[in-house]
Amino acid sequence: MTNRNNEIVFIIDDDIAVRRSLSLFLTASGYQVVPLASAEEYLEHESHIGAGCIILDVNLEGKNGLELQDDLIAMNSALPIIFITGRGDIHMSVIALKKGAVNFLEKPFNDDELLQAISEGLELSRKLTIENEEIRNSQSLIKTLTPREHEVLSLVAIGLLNKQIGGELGIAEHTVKLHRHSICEKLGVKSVPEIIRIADKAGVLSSD
Amino acid sequence: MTNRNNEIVFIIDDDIAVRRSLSLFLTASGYQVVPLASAEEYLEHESHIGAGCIILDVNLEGKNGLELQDDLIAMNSALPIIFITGRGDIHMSVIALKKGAVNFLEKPFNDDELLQAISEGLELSRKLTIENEEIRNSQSLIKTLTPREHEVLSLVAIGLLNKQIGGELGIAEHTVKLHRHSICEKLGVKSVPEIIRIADKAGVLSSD
DNA sequence: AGGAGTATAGAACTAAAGTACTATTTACAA
DNA sequence: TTGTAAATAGTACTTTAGTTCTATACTCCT
Repeated sequence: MTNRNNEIVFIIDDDIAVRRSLSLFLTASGYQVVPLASAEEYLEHESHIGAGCIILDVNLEGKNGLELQDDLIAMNSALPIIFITGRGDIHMSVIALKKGAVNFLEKPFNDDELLQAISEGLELSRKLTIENEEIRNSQSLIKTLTPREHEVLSLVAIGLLNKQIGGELGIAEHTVKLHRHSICEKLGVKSVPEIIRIADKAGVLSSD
Repeated sequence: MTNRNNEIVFIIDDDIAVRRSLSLFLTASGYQVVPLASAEEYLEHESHIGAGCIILDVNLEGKNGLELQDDLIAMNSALPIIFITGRGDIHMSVIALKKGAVNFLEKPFNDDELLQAISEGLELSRKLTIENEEIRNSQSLIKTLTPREHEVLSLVAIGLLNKQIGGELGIAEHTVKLHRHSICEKLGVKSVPEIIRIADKAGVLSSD
């Protein structure tokens, strides 16, 4: 119940009866619902920013549910998936779950199961949304650094002294200080711990 | 293939024929195998340190596979579980997978499926083992700090200056320096970034 | 009662980080 | 060609961090 505004529950099922009943039920339960008939329709619609989740039928005409899941993973979607299916098997559910699906419900499922899954999906989505935004913020800050500043940052992040950084890069300690100054200004911070956290979140040390 | 020594594949199934055939097959495949007939037997046996994984029958006499999984989660086991079952359903597999099982295989499964699952389980186990050890190391270092040192550490970790830390705690800046000195000695580090990483890994800021 | 560990602090010092000012070279774009 | 951004560096200074020495007070354990 933290931040329900802007949160959307997508329903993707080619059976209009299912779409209709789920829409009614979930709307009545207080969710903002978008019913769609196919994976393709969702991919066209795709523009949702913010938290949400997808109730996805496995056996869709055209691109099926598991294929859509692959697409969403490839495009780094932050919307958790709740699979629903009339004809599913264990193997299918395992694949879906291993790829991060929140649940895999067999029709007919009861209302509580679905609500529980949605609640879990939205909770996860909120977490992912926040986390992704923090990472993107850190990365965009890091991107404003010049190549040299980025090098200095890497060495600061592993705990080297200005003198040692200068030695590593073959420049004067004083120049290192200037770079550090720019780094702090661009990142909007004043202390080493803050620098470290931004660098770590952006993956400065791991992506080198 | 990185570090196979010490890695054990536990097989827990009350059907001796299954235990025997899996043991033979997996031993021949180069794994170190420990076959067991029940969850209880495993819990008694339990003493394995290092990487490994568990091939676990769902329908065991006594404590069943899913219950053992709960126990292992509660005791923070680092051994991933590959479920095998003769009579399973989707609901079961979803529960197992959501709790972190590596796979959920229906008998009869083919050899490749099993080998693939084991390989994945061991890979995960190695990662968990390393990660857990790093966290435990950091935490044990943090535990050697006195309460006051811990307070100082928390404030250092958020980037406060010694002067500010002194103000927060109502002590002289000089005393803060002494605490910082002890902290660095006890943690075995010399730079702020190293302090930060140990503190973050041990969860100093989040567990306060 | 004595000793170890913790927490405190002043004084004096060194080292490191940060700031301010000036200044040069290179490169790329308007 | 002129201007801007990046990278460099020297000098001089302030602030912060770290070290050393000494010292007091408290608690807990032997």
